Amino acid sequence: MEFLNDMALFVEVVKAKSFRGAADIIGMPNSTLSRRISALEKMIGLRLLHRTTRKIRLTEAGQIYYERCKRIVDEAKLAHEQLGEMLAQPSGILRASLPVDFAVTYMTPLIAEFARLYPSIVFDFDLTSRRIDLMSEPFDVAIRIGELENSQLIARPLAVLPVYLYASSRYLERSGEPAEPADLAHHECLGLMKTSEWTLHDGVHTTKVSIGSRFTLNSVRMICRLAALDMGIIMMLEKIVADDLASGRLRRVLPQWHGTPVPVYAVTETRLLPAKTQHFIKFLQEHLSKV
Amino acid sequence: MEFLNDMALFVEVVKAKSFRGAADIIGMPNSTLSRRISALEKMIGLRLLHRTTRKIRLTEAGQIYYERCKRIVDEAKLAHEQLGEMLAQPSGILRASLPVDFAVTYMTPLIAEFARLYPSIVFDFDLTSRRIDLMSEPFDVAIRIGELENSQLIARPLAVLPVYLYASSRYLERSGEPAEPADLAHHECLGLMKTSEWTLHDGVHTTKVSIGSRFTLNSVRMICRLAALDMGIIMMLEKIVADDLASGRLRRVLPQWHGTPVPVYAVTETRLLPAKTQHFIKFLQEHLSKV
DNA sequence: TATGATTGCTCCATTAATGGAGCAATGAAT
DNA sequence: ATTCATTGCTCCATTAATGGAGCAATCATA
Repeated sequence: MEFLNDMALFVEVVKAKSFRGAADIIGMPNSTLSRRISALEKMIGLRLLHRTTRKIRLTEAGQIYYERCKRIVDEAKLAHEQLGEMLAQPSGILRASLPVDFAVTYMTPLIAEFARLYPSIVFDFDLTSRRIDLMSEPFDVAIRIGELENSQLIARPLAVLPVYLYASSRYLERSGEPAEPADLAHHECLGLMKTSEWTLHDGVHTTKVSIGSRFTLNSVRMICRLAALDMGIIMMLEKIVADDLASGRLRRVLPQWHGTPVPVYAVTETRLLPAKTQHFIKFLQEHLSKV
Repeated sequence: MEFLNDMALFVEVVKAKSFRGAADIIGMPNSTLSRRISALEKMIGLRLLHRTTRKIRLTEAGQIYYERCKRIVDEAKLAHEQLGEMLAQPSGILRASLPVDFAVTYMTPLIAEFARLYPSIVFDFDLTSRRIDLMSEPFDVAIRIGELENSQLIARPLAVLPVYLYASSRYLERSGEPAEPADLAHHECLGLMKTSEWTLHDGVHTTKVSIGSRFTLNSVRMICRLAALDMGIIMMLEKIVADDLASGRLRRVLPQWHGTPVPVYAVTETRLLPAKTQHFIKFLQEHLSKV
């Protein structure tokens, strides 16, 4: 059951009506070709080609075999062309895992635009706050915010987005407006999960502040709501708090300082990606960096 | 264009839903299988299987590819089964080159019987006195009388037939009856082509006699006719002269002596023979030795 | 929760396939 | 008739594929 390749070689030889000719076409030394065809004949137990030193002619068996082989090889080529189209023509279902709040705010308009560009792609998004296991779950791609843990996964950077500090006016009135990063140590700093310190930059200096909070939670949206309800200071991506900022529910704290810009990655389980995934990632790379 | 085999492996893996399982079925170490599938994916540029350490699942591309591959591999198997039938089920055209006089006398009844046994075989016989070049002419088999020259051809012995000396009574009356082999030197000895000596045996002794003749010719039939017309002594296969013997046109000379038995061979260009040829040679082997 | 069996993958000594050069045989052209 | 280019095949040093053992990860079972 290891003769399929030799069938393809046989087809080439018959087409070229010559071993050397076929070898040149395939790009293979004629010695190999000759041996491979002989091996094929030996395995079948029948002579396929009648060879003179100058000519080759199909035997009766060879004639029959050639007809079959040609069909098979052509079909194989077709199958691969079809796969090639999957690489070239984006289509199919794109399954992606997205960080819920980031996706809602930053990605929704991009996804809408992408969907308009590629009408053949159907989408299956899983918006979640957990980092799903790409190895075991059938996602084509996952978007990850922040630095990545080590893994076998392939990560492609999409953008690096700035983060700033925000709080409600009422909170600041009540707890006092921080004048420098160190002041944050005495504030309620609402971080995601169990964040223990924030790193701040002012363009020249970098400083780290230990932070504490009564809340441990994994919802960006809820952190923002808490901040809007005067519960503390948050470090957040710009667009997430755009509405709260516009309505005055939140305003920037330490405006000359900003947090370490957050990298956004597209993570896949393999580099061998269908066109839909490739285009999706490329699109995000091109557009996310501009927002 | 060297991926056909891997397609077959891929089909097995999908069928077995496991690399190790498929490897066992194929009889191949799983390491090889794993590498081959990976190579296939790399060459296509798409992941076909979604692997966990415990399970594999087809990707979208893999699903499509599998459908195609399965058809292709099945067709290939079918093509080989069909060839296998050519090996098992004798049919098709049997092209044979036969020595004309030997064929007429010895082979005709056998051929008739063989044709009855295998109704699917059609025959194309070339009766000739020359030894055709099997390498360049499209014969499945050639029957050769006498020792063979060295060549790349494959020879299978069919029979070893006795030859005796014959002449017409009139010739013997005129030229005298030889009493011992040496007497032949003074007789007209009609050999095929330019035969220069005859070897004779009496069961105990072997002796060689130089012979001469005014005739050089390549027709066994004509030599017999010449002998019947009192032109000399011939050394001939029994059956060829059976009629002449029965009608009294010829009778044995030196009846206690006989020539070196003549081997009969079936010669083919290759050992990879279709069933029709294999059966034909086997049939001749079994029946020619009995005549 | 802990254990054991099983999965697919990786490492590296062994084995098999490869491919360049040379060969005799052939056929076209002189 | 003779030359010369070309054919398919064979030889053997080089290269690539193979396959057994071990690995971490995983799932079923207790």
